[in-house]
Amino acid sequence: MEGSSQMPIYKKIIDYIEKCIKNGVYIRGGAIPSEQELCEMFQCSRMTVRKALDELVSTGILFKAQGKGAFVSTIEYDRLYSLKGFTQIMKEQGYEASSEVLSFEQVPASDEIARKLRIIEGDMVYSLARIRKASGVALSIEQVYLPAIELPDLEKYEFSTCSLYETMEREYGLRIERAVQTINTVEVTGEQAQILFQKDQGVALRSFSIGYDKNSKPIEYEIALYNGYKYSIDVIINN
Amino acid sequence: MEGSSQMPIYKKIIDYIEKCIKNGVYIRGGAIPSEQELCEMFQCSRMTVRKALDELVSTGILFKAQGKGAFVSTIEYDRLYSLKGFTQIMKEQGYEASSEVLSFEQVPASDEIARKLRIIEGDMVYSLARIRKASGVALSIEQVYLPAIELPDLEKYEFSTCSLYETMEREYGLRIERAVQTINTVEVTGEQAQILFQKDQGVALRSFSIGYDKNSKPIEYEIALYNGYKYSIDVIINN
DNA sequence: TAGTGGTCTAGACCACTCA
DNA sequence: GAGTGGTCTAGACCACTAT
Repeated sequence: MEGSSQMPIYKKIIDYIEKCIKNGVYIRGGAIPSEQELCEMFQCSRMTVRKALDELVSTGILFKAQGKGAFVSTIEYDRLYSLKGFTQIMKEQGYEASSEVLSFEQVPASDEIARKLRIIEGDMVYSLARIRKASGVALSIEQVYLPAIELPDLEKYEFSTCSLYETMEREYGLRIERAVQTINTVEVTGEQAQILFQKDQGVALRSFSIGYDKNSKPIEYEIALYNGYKYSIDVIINN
Repeated sequence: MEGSSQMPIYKKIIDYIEKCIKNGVYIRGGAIPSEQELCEMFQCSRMTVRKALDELVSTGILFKAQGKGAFVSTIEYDRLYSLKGFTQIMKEQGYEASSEVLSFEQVPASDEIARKLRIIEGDMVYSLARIRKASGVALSIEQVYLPAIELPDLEKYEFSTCSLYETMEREYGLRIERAVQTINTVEVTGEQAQILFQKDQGVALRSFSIGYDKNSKPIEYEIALYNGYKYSIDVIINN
């Protein structure tokens, strides 16, 4: 699996420390081995150990105190990864995630979509609309736009059962590294209100989100409406 | 000001690059100088340059492509800093931020507050309730709890005019490095509905947020109600 | 082939914390 | 004073991208 020997040493150290935290070998608020000890454990130089620790500090998993050592952050570990997607979040909370696909088609990008995805108006985008459910209860209506050129033949996948994020990563090597999200409220009526609230109207939580890959290229523009009484948006903010 | 010569070289490099981006010397999507060139510019070793670039990459300001170079992220620069506080956000958008203090007192921590701030139930906390306004229009009601032991004599400040975040940083050296936030919707009635919506009832955007300092210690617990028609919560999510 | 970033070494000196 | 992390050097070899 992971531990292949061509993996850089610093990544092995990161993996090792994360595993120790998950296993409870290193406990929340407790110290991890000193840099010197990690050098000996992994038979490497101090700079290599420090590269690993720097990365764990920047993701919020560890914090350091000069003269004292490095410690496991006391923020709940699971929350440190925010970009999980609906499917994974629901799975972790013990619900069965499912989706009902309302539409899935290629359309030319409108002016708004083209601006968000930084493509030319009229370029083709995949438009995927889904109802997201947890254990059968509708929690959100999600409209996603994806640049067709980045995801050729996407129509062969069936997103009522597949996770969109998993498919993008596995089949296209596209991973959302960073997203910019705006959240507010909006009155909904008609079909949307029926789906979310089983009423003629209601107030939904609305999220606009642009997802970027590692080269800071936009690869996803999403507009989602949530039943904000049944669902919360969790985010972690770094300075 | 900043450029004092005891500042570490890598921080000078970070400052320099950020300034060049702000000034438009390095443009969005464009390359910055190569590592070798930066070594010569700052008369330092490559590892020092790389430490600076690593930090800029991890905050999303730069991205790299092996064999090609390092480039300025195309995400809007201003959005890369999320933890700004109400005062600063409003200032940037050209509104005049003001606050009306509803109450400001020391109280013993309830069970819930104690758990969030990781203190003992009954320990004293400052409780600050404010109405946040932009150009005179009420946008939110904010209730903040702060551990009294970390902020002695906080009552001498006047938070209808002072920024809480600025005061915490300037007077106590406390800076929120990371926050965990949960957002949903809630029905509000009575006084709260009057303040936010000038009606007897409405649906507000509700945010629970815990702010942590660099040692991952909770230093702020905030419950805020927003008029989600007039105000949006902006966040940036990293993976 | 030349230039770029990716990984790594084996030291050095400093500042801080704790006993 | 012993142990910790913070900063830094002057090299090395590799993988990738361009031309």
